[in-house]
Amino acid sequence: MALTDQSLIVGLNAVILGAGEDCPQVLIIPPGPGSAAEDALPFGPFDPTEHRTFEIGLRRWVSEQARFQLGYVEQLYTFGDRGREAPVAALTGSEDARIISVGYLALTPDRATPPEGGGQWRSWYRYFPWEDWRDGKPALIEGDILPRLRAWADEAAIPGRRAGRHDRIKQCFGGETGVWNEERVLDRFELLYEAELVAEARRDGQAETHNPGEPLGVAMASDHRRILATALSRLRGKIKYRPVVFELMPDRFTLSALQAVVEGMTGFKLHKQNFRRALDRTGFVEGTGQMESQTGGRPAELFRYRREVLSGGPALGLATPRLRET
Amino acid sequence: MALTDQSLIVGLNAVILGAGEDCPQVLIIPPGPGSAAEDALPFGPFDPTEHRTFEIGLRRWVSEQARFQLGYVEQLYTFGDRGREAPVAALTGSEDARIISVGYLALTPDRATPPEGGGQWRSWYRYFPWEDWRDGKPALIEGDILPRLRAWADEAAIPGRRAGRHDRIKQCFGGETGVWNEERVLDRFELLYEAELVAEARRDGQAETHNPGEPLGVAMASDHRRILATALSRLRGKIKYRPVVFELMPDRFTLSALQAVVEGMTGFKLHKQNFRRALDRTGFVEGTGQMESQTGGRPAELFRYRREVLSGGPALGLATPRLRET
DNA sequence: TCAAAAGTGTTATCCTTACACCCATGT
DNA sequence: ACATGGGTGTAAGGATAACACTTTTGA
Repeated sequence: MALTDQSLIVGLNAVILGAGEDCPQVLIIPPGPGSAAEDALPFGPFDPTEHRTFEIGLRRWVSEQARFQLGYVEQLYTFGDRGREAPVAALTGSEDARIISVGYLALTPDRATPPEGGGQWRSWYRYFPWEDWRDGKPALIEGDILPRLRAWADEAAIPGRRAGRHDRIKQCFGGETGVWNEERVLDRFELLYEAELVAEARRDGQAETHNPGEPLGVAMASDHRRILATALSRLRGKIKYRPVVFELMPDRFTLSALQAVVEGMTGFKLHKQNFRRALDRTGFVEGTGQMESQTGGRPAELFRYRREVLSGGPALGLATPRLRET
Repeated sequence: MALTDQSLIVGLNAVILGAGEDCPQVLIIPPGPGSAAEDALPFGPFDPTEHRTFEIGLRRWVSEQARFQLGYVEQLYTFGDRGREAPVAALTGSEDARIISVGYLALTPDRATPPEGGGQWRSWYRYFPWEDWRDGKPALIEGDILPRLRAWADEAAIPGRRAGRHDRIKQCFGGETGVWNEERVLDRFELLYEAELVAEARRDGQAETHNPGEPLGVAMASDHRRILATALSRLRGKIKYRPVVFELMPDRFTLSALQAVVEGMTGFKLHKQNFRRALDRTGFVEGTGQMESQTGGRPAELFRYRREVLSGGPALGLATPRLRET
């Protein structure tokens, strides 16, 4: 079994996230001159002669391009489907090679830094408006998404397939009775893609143009929105069993600010007191005597993350006590 | 920014797991003629011209080589560190290219199938004997691993580095007082690798030969043991929030058999009744009237997995109520 | 009749959820 | 004084952990 060179190119994609004032933010690079003006994730080639590991390569070009230091970094997923070439070719200038990209998730507390090199922070709900339930269930789910998805499901010729589609819709978006699982960001995006409710599907697709109407959310270049969806799914899951939020927080922060960031990530409001009780059972956080007075009300104590307590036991991560929908 | 071809080769590694009688089993391929007689994971090239996705490619060559159908499959991690070439070259015949491998985890209920093509089932604790706490804490942890790790930690020149190493040891193996987190399989393996307590470290290393004494566990080819450790970590975590165990079970099974498989995976004994109570709260499982009488004692009812109940809500996965160490 | 494994009842304790209320500051 | 957000007490209900005990088979 000889391995022959298949003209494979490996690229690295970075989903760089920061905590914005109100919404979590993702770093977007400026649209290139030749490509369509779609938002794109930072993307760089992996140069195997120069870099010993993916992560080293990633840190290098991110710091060069965006003049930006990454903190926490983890590998997300490796995307290798055919069908990526055309859109990626537009970004890179290559035409004929198969491109594989290794997606990375990076978290940074640098919310203020105006990223140099032309990058921009954008709310992640710009791309996934249906994921933000902080003010209750978004109206577009019942008003727009579900009707269109159901119509798509009914289109299926075989009854079994039809039922299967309806099932998936319920699993992803939870019918009237169903529950919402905030971690299924990727499943939902892929369902919307299949049903051609997002612009990327029409762009990539065989121009069958089912399902007319406004495409949902803002599209991204290539399959970047899928990569972003993978990142959100991962992060929403991980927050519950690893203390990752703190990678997004500045040195000192108020508990309300922390809660707001967690709410931004999970997409729903939390119960204040239960969140705090659970938080201090973990021992992750410690009050400094200092106060923050720019709160608009009573000054809040500033807390800091006790990095040293990664005591390896179980029950790491934060509770996310959901606040009942009113 | 032109992407040039860097002579990259992408391979696929499969960690194929089944539930053995007593221990979880991993599928190992027979040592090739030219290579050292080390255990190796199934490995195949990814042919981009032929296969549209990694997963399709993987299923294809696994079914060809091992005459074996995969069921559940998920991507694990992509390994691209330099230093992989030499050992992998021995497996493949290539000498000079940088090899990247995408690891996949696959689960199968086919415990009986004697894999054709020469593959063999091996207990995973063969490679990680310190991970099996089902009969209490393995003696080799206190007797062998910890003393040697501590000696390694004390070797460090800088005091800060020394303290750091001791911290990591505690995090991974939990000192006298510490707790054991069964999910940290990979962290523990990497620590042992750094301390040169596993054979791979000496094989790959710059021959500085610290830390004499028996290497721990059975070594594998290339970095396959690291890939396997990644798989165990993932699986031990995932079982708690997704119903993955059932992918390892036959159609009908007794609750004790199910419990035994979960115990094999997590590496510790469970509390019988609490396990069952939690299990039937989930509704994953349903009694068929049938009885299994080859139990050695009172016959047990056979249950089946209700695949249909993937209701998408939270609280999927199984509770793993630890049985107190006696 | 006894060993071995299946299967059940019950309790104390802890965590989760949900309620409502008080405190300190700026305007 | 009052709006705004910070910060707390407490009680009901459910999940967990730990007891020990009964039942049904094969040898």
